[in-house]
Amino acid sequence: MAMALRTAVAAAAAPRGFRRLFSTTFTPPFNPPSASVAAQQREKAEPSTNLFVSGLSKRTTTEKLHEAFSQFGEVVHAKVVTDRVSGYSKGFGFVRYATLEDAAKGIEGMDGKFLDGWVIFAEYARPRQPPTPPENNMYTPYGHQ
DNA sequence: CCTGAGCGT
Repeated sequence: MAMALRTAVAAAAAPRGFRRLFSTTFTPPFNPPSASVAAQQREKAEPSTNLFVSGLSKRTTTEKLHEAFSQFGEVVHAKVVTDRVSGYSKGFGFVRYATLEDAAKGIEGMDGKFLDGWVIFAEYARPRQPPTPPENNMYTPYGHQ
């Protein structure tokens, strides 16, 4: 029995609806200004003395952060965020300058620079949640009467 | 020890 092995034609049944998929007039991915409040989280925060520093090396400590940013202004407070359980740095931190001017100089001076072998990014930190909301309850922290 | 976007115990 001679089996004529004919070349199997790769009959790829190509759908005929793909040629107009990209021809359809679609709306450009532009976010309307009437976006929800979720948009402000992605945008850069307004000038503040508080700086958010990311891209830090896991070995960079609070001292090193304070030391590095002190070159461009009066650093009032600096801290590298570390994990509570592991104790290691999360790779980012916060730096607070005395004035907005120093904060601006700190960003211009440290943003995109190297620190411990890593390119760091300095920007204005977002307004954090209100610090320790006082108990508005009937119970006074100074001892109930 | 650290693999890598991010907004703080």
